[in-house]
Amino acid sequence: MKHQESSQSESIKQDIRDAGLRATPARIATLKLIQGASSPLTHAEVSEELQDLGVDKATVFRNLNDMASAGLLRRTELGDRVWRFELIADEDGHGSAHPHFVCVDCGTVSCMDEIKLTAGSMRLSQEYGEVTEILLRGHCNDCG
Amino acid sequence: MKHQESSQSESIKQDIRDAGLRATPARIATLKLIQGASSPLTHAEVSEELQDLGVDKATVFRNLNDMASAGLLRRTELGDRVWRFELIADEDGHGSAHPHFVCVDCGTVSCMDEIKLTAGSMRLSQEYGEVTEILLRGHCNDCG
DNA sequence: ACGCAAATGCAATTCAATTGCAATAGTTGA
DNA sequence: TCAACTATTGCAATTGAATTGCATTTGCGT
Repeated sequence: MKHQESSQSESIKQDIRDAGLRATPARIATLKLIQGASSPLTHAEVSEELQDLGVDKATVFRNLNDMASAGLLRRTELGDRVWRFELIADEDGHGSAHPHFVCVDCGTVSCMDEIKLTAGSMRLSQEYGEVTEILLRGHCNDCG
Repeated sequence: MKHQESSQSESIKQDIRDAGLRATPARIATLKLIQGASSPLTHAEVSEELQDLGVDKATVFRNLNDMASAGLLRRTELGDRVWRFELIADEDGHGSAHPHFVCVDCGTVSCMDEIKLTAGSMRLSQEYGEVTEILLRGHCNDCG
């Protein structure tokens, strides 16, 4: 039988290649990490994790940005001057923009997949323009 | 008739004092500038204007931030890692609990008093924490 | 007018992000 | 499979906005 390594790795590799990029260890590790995260990760967070693999932070930056440009990741800025990256989900369109909750105290970011505007608000918001992101700010439960 | 200097300056001075800050030339000039702007100004923009008055950029930064904390200005970050400041129109004096729409292209910020979350979302959002601000980002109609 | 906390100027610093360049490693085509 | 071409990486230096330390100046209440 064949090599049959982590099928997850194989699929990730293919995703990267499909995006027109080379499937390097640093990129694979980055995608795995982000894939397993429940909220957007900052460059610093990704970088720290990949430190063990000997990946330089400049490389992490470049990969994050490249993969965002290539359509694999979404790059957002939540108001604290730090870029955050999250996976753009595949088929089912589940990757569409969802609201984020940012704690103004500790900076924690959560994805609020279920939060919605009222139908009337959705219509009214069109009068302002094309909404691409919804952000809620406040104090998270941990910060009281 | 009385001294009748720029009544605008007088009112601005009072606004600053009412916010608990001293009405210094740098702050008055800053507020006047922002008051006359049609969209949020960056620190760099304000700073360049006040250069003539011999105001240091660090002072501009501190004033901008202090006045934002004091509730005179709104400080926003549009996704390009640069803070922008605009006047908070406080006529109606109502709470700041209304959503804002910010155009990521031109930086214009609009108040969306009518926009609401669904009842279910309001309840769900409580699970994250106390929401103090709702921000919608996107491309305004002028920017297409 | 006086006095003190607030505000300022200036220089140094932080911190995320970006870039230049030589070395290295995916990929593709033979 | 293997050489060759080019994307990618590591490392160091750099940018640029924002922040801070500290001595000096100034607003403004008494």
